[in-house]
This record gives sequence, structure tokens and C-alpha cells, in this order.
Amino acid sequence: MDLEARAHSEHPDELRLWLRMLTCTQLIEKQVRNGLRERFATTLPRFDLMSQLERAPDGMKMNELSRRMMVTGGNVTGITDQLVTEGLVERVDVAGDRRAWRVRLTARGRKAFIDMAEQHEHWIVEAFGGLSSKEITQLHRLLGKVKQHSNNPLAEAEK
Amino acid sequence: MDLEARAHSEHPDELRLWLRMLTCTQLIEKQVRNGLRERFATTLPRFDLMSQLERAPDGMKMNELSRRMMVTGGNVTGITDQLVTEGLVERVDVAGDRRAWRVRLTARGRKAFIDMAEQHEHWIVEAFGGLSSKEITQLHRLLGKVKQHSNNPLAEAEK
DNA sequence: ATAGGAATGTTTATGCCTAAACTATTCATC
DNA sequence: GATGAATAGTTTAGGCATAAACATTCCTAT
Repeated sequence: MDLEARAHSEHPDELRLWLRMLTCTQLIEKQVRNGLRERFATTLPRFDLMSQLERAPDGMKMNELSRRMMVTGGNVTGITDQLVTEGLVERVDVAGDRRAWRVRLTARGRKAFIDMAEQHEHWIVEAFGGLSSKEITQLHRLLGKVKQHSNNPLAEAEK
Repeated sequence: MDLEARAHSEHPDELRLWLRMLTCTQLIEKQVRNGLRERFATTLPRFDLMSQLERAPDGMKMNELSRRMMVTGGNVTGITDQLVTEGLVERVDVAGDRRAWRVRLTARGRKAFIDMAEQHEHWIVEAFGGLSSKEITQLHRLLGKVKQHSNNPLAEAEK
């Protein structure tokens, strides 16, 4: 009883695949969101932003965050504002460009993130617990092709 | 340069898989959302709701819509309100239960949906254009295992 | 130097989505 | 029939996300 419950036989395989893919993503995402809310009183977007910063000790510019998170700049502004208020990240001046900031984790932010990341990793491993490690590799490979095509469908078509 | 750009080797395969899966879903979803907005001046949630109704000529109760769409009841109320205002769906009394409605497509709504669905199907087929039909089947099967496990992880663990 | 255009980030208006509280109705049990 | 629990749907408050308009700063070509 979910998104793909109505994909009948007359629909192309691609459509049935898409609905199933959406269902899977949403199921897992809901679990992660609930976990973050219940255990850490935070949200997925905040976690994602901190996750991007974790490996950038010098911080990251807003537009780089925006690209990596695949969201608009205005959105990054809002989430960053909140994390700044909570003392988990900070905005730092960029020498030589007065338009830009670098956003980076505070010490507290880094600490908080590490705790969350450990739990997050556990949830994700659990979510794919129905697959063997061979199947995980296979799925990863197939989605790699989807991603490549979706990122650049025209170049693919030229082949 | 996206969500999975920072998944390094020390992360478990499951995490890398998850980030790739999210990336794929978001890429395709963005294309669909843009298409619906540009060509039909509508949104994905509205399309999804109409899509659920399309095969229920007698309409569907709000809570059934909510379950199928995997969103909260309050959300369905809001989207339905808008579609009613636009004359694309209508609320009908349920005989014998004054709490409930049945929501169903109007004639105009059905017509509008058919146009959109044709285009939508095309976008989705295109999105998976990088895969052979064998690979599509394979992907569908693997995601089926993910879905089954995610829907009922405890039962799976009991095996 | 300076004008035009590009880039960086923010604001605004709007819609989606949730959790939680709420109203109204129905059902089960006595 | 009355009471209490469950069910159907709505409302509310708040966060996420977008597109579009905006202000500021930088860069390039003259």
C-alpha cells in the first residue's frame, strides 16, 4: 500500500522501477529523519550540511555547500543561520573576497556530528540489511549508470 | 560534485550506496518537478495525488490517499483543497459515514491528468535510458529486496 | 579609471511536509 | 441508550525547499 501499488502491467518497466525506487528512498529517509529527531533533536538537512563540512576543516563556501547538497543557495542560508544560532557552525571571512563566507564546524559542532554520524551509519547499514554484499555492489553499479545518464543525458545519447 | 562526493573509502559500502541512491532519486525528481512546472504549471505532489485517483473512478478516502502517498493526513488535506479550488478533483460524501469523504477526479481533472501522465512516463523512460531492459529488471529486483526489508526489518531479522 | 557583466550570498513569497492538538463521528461494550 | 475508545479529517506551528528579485562585491575590457 504505497506509491507503487498502482503501477499495473500496462505501464512500462521504467515507471514501475521509478515508483519502487521512490518508495525505497522515502522509507529509508523517514527512518533516518525519525532517528535524528528522536535521538538528537535535529533534522536531516542540518545533518547533511554538517556532514559536508566535516571533511573541510577550513570550511566551505556557501555556493559550494549549495552545489554539494543539491539545494538552492537561499536554502543553505537558512539552514546555516540556524546552525550558527545553535553554535554548531560558524561563518568566517574569506580573505580577498568580501562577498563570500567560509562556513565551518565549531568544535562543538564537530563533536555533535561525530556522535550522529556513527548512529546514522548504523541506520543505513541496517536499511540495506536485506542485501548481500554482492548485491550491494551490484546495486551501486546499476545506480552509477543511472546517475551518469541522468547527469548528462545528451552526451549519453551521442554515443 | 554532489551528495556522494565525500563518501570516502573508510565508509561502509552501504553508506556509499545510500548517497548514490539519494543522488539518483533527487536528479530524476528535479527533472520531473521542473517538467511539471514548466509544461503544466503544476507540482509533483498534485500530480501524485491525481495519479492515485486515476484508477479509482469512485474516488478514494483521504486516509487511503494518505497511506498510498506515504504522507500525513494533514498534507493530503492541503493538496486536496488546492485541487478542489482548481476544479480538478472533488470531495463526495460517503454514505453511512459522515466523517469521511471520497475524493475523486472531475472530468476536467481526468483529462488534465492523462496529458500529464503521458509526458511524465516519457520523462521517466528517458531517465533510465542509460540502462538496458535487463538491467532495469535487475535494479527492480534488488530494490524489491530493499523495500521488503525496510518495510519489515524485524520479520527479516527473525529468519 | 570605469562601465558592464558576472559571481556571492540574502530576502521574499509561496508551497510542501510533519507532528501534535483538535473536532466530529462511529463503534463496541455494557 | 450511555460511555469510552477508536477512526476520519482538519488545523496549527514550524522547518524545508524553491524561484525570482535583490544588494554587494569582484572582474574584465576598454
